Amino acid sequence: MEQRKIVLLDIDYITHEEKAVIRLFGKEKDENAKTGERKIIALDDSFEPYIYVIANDIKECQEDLKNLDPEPAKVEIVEKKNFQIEGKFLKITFNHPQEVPQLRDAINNFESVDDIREHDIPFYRRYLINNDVFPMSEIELSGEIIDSFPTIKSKDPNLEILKLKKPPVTIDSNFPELRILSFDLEVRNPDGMPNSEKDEIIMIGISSNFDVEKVISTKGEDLDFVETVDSEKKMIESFIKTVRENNADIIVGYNSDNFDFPYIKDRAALYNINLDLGMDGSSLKFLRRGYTNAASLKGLLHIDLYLVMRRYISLDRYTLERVYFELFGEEKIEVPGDRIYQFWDNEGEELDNLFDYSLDDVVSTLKLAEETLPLSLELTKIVGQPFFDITRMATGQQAEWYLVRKANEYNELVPNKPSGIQTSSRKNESAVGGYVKEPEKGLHDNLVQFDFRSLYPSIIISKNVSPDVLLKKHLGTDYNIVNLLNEENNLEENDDNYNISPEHDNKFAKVPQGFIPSVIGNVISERLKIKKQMKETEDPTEKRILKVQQDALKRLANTMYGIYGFSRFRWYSMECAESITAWGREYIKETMKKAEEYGFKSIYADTDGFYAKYESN
DNA sequence: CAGAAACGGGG
DNA sequence: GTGTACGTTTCTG
Repeated sequence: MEQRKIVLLDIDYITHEEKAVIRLFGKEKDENAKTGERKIIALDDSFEPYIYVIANDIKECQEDLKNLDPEPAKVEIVEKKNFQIEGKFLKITFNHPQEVPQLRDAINNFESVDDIREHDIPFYRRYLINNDVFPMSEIELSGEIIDSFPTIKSKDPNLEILKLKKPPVTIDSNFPELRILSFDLEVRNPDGMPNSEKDEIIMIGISSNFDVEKVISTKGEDLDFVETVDSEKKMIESFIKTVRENNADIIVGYNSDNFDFPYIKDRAALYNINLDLGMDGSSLKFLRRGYTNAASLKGLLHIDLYLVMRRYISLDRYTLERVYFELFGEEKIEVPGDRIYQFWDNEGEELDNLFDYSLDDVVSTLKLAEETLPLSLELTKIVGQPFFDITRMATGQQAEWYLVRKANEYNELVPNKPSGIQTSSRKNESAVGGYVKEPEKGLHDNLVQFDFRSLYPSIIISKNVSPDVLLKKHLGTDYNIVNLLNEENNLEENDDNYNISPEHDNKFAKVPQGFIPSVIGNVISERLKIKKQMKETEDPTEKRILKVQQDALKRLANTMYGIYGFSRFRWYSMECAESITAWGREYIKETMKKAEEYGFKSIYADTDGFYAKYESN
C-alpha cells in the first residue's frame, strides 16, 4: 500500500459502473519531478449519499420507503438533534447521488413524513464535511497506484492515480506553496465590444510567481518580453503549452469567468484547439452559477479576481485600474479599450505602449492575487469548502457552509435551504436597521470615533440570540428545545429565564446556549488565541500568516450578525435579526448618553458607531 | 409608481 | 447535478 501526503487542491465526483467515485485533485513534493512536484488524482468509491427524514411514524415510514423505485440502499434509525431536541430520525442511503433529487419529493410526500433534511448538500461537500477534510490543507492518503482510470484522459507522466483504501486524514493546515499564473487577453475590436466571431486575439499576457513573464503575440519581435509567433492559432497553442509545462496550481484573471476564458474558448474552437488543461486532461468547462458562468478546469484552480475584489474591499467601481490603485496607490498604464485596435494598427511607439499595457495588466493581476488570495485561502481552510467555490461565494454563503460543518460536528440536523416562495416572502419582511443620527453641519475637530462592529457578535453571544432558543409565539415546524422544556416541565413563562429584546419583546432562553451563539463564541475565542500568538511571535512570516488568519475569523464573525436577515439563509430568523439591531440601537444610544455625561457631544451616528467631539467646558 | 430589465467586469 | 448569483440602478407600461 502507498502512503502519500498531498495538498488538496480540488474535489469532484464522477460516475463509474453506476457508482459515485470521489476524485481528490492534489499535488505532492517530488524532487525528481521537473517543478519539484507531482500531481495526484485520488479515487474514493466508498462514500455513499444519504438524507435524513423526520418521520411522524417511523414504522410506517420504513414501510413506505420499501415502495420507492429505485429502493434505497439502506434505511437506518439514527439519533440526531433538531433545534437541540434529541430524537430518532431515519437516515436513508441511496445508490447514487442523483437519486436524491429524483426521490426526495416522493419521500417528503409520504404521510408518515413530516420533513426531509440535508437533501440539498452537494455530494463532494458532504464528503469534505464527513471526512473532516479541508481543501488547500495537507492530507494523507493510503491506497494503491493504478495505471489508468476511465475518466482520466491525461497522459502527463507527472500524474499519478491513487485508488484509496482508507479515507483521507488531515495532517497539516500550514500554508502550502502555490504556483500562481495570471493571464490576460488583448483583442483587436474596431467596432464596439469584442465579438469572438470576428475579432482576433492580438496578445496573450502571462505572469507568474515563478520564472514566466511574457506577452505572446504575432508582433513585437524587438521586445525582449514578447514571444512572437506567426498566427493567432500558435498564440493559443503557446499559451496552453506554457500553462501545462509549468505545473501551475492556480490560474488567475480579471473578469476571466465572463471575458477571457469564454473568448479564448471561442477563438480556440475556430482552429479546433481543445483547451484540455484539466489535471485529468479534461477541457475548460463553464459551470452555470445562477445567470452567469464560472470557468472551471479540473484540478487547476481558476480564480477570477474580479469576484474576489468585490468581497475584499468596498468600492463604487471595480475596474482593474481602480482596484489596483486602492490597494497599491499606484496608477496603472492606461490604454482606452476602444483605441486598442488603433495602437495595434499604428505600430511604432503606440504598439510598444500596447505591449507595455498588456504586460502591466497581467503583472498587476498577479500582484492582486498575491495580496488577496491568502485571505481566501484562510477562509477555505476555516469554511472547509473548495477554494474555487469560496472565491465565488457571497460572505453569507461562506458563513452558512461553515455552520453546516459545525452542525454536523454538533450532531444537529441542518435546516433546509428556503424554497423560492419562502425566499420572496422573506424579502418582504425587513428588520429595522441601525440607529442613525443625522450629522451636524460644519467642520468638526477633536473627534473621537466609537466603533460598535464587534458589539454585534457580542450581543448574539451575551443575549443568546439563536432560533433554537427563541420562545416561539406560534408553534410551527421550527418548534425548539425551549418550547419542549416548558411543555415537559409545565413551566410558567418566567421572564427571569429569558433575555427579552427591546421593542419586540422576543424572548431568548438563557439556557441552553444556542447553536449559533456557541459557534460564534468559538470563532471569537479562536481569534483571540491567534491574536495572542501574533503578539508573542517575533518571526515576521509567522506574524503575517497569523494576521491573515485572525482577519478571516473576524470577517466570519462580523458576517454572522447580519446573516439572520438574509432571505436565503438556512437559519433565517426575523426575530433574531430584529432583536440584534434593537439591542444594538439601545446600546449605541446608552453609550452616546454616557459619552455626553463625560463632556462629549455626539455629531453623527450610523448603525454600528458614532462620532463625538470633546467640548472643554 | 411598481414591476421588469439591465448592469457589473472585460476590449 | 444532493444545481440554477445578487444587490442595485434604470427602464417601461
